[in-house]
Amino acid sequence: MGELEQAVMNTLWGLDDEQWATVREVHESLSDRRLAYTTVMTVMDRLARKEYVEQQREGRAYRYRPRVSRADLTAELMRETLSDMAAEERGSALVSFVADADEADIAALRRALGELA
Amino acid sequence: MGELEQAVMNTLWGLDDEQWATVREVHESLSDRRLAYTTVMTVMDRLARKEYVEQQREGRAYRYRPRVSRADLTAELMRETLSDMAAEERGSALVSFVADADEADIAALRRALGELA
DNA sequence: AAGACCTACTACTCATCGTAGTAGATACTA
DNA sequence: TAGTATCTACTACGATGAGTAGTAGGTCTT
Repeated sequence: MGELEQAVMNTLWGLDDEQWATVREVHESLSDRRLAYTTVMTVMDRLARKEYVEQQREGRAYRYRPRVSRADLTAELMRETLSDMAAEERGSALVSFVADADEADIAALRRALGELA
Repeated sequence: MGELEQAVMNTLWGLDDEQWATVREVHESLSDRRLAYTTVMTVMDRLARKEYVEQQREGRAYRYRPRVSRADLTAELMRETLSDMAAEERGSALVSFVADADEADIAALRRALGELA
């Protein structure tokens, strides 16, 4: 995922649940970048093709909303990375992951594992 | 990391510790792909530039070896993915990660966390 | 010296991504 | 109703990364 694509996703993830944003709204939220309106549109269109966002027609315009939460996407990307490895080595990768994770992440992991059992 | 790059890394990761491979050896190990010798050389050179592998001159030739273990690289990529998120949200990403991880990975995680404490 | 082997350099192609213009449809407005 | 604003659709261009590989020129072995 490119830089701008990421920025657009961040904007969309910033919406309240059930909110859909227009291109114009996202464009405005990125106004510090001085992008052309069509640039943002193109990016959002590509995100829709990749199914990272969902678009819904509203009159002449579209409204957009993320299809997956940031947390879920992150988790999915992490799992994807992990699954590129041979099964026998995944354990060591996780050990290495944990070994260098920071305190807060460790705590979060423990909590997450706790919730499972 | 591209597909071929990954394949080359896999070959290098398959070496015994302290072993260094030549381009020729890697080329042969990928012989089912029918690649030109120079193709493999180019890829390995790029991997060296990216510092995924280390090269050592041996006479006219180079010998290559991975700079990081597959497990460490995987862990690093996972942490990188995670670190694109704001700290407050990383917890949810980890919850989501754990929620969809398979049994073996969960067990490995518990073990890794256990080793810490 | 001839042939094998190896690197260095160069190059072509394709996909992705940042970036944006133009055209054409629709809607609002004076 | 004619003009203006607003949107999407389509197209495009440059940069970068990656797959692929050819050529040139050095070195080593017969």
